[in-house]
Amino acid sequence: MSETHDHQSCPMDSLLRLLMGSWTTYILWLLGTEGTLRFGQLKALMPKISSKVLTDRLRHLERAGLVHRDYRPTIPPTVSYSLTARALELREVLEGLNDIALRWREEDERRELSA
Amino acid sequence: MSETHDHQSCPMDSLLRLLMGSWTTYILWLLGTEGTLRFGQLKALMPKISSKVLTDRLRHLERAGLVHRDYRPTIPPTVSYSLTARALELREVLEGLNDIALRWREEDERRELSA
DNA sequence: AAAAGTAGGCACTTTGTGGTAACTAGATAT
DNA sequence: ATATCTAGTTACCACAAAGTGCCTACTTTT
Repeated sequence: MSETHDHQSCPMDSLLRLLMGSWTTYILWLLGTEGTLRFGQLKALMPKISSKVLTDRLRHLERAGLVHRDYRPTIPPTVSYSLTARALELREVLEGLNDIALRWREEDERRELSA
Repeated sequence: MSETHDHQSCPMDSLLRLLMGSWTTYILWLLGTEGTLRFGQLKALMPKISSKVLTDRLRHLERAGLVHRDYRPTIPPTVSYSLTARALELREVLEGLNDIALRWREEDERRELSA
């Protein structure tokens, strides 16, 4: 699945590591379906997340180039987040992964019923 | 990317969570390229992994239906592992992810050089 | 004069995860 | 008698990630 077997420097591995942070795929999914969202809106959509973790996730996603941060120094400040082109590329792959996961779950459930 | 927004029960989330365990994708890649491998062979190919973690990863992969465990109660025991059909399905998606990761890294490097 | 509202920062605690080392079974080889 | 082999298990420690609570800036509203 890669030519680099060193699990430190495998680019897919670091991408997976990013996606795996809890909440991460959920954030991407929200920004994907709702469009641009402000920090507070995002937080309101995830009642159980803490500000700290949300900021952290957004910073990581920003550094990875998946999320764009728009900061306006109004008072109080206005910061909004949106997906980048890269995130849309990822989306296709993640949808593939999601399809597989859903199909497997279905298969498992059907197998359990017939048992 | 999913209809279930509850990050506890999202099947893609748990799949990602599984793949993220360190060594996991490497194990899948090894079994994919080398074919069936015994526990000791697998461990020899990953000099720095501990038995504990390797066993743990294999158990999780087995429960997720990605790896088949063949146990022969000889003395000493003979246990070998191989990929299941599901793992092969995953492979395509992961290759897509890997392609993206590699392309992005390339783009980034080129951009850094021209800067 | 005080409270509310935005987008966090900072310090602290808890939980999870990975890693280390020692130990097991039972037959075989020395 | 003892060391060796395989495929683990168990107890334990350390570090990183996640969660909690409190604090800030500046203006507008009450």
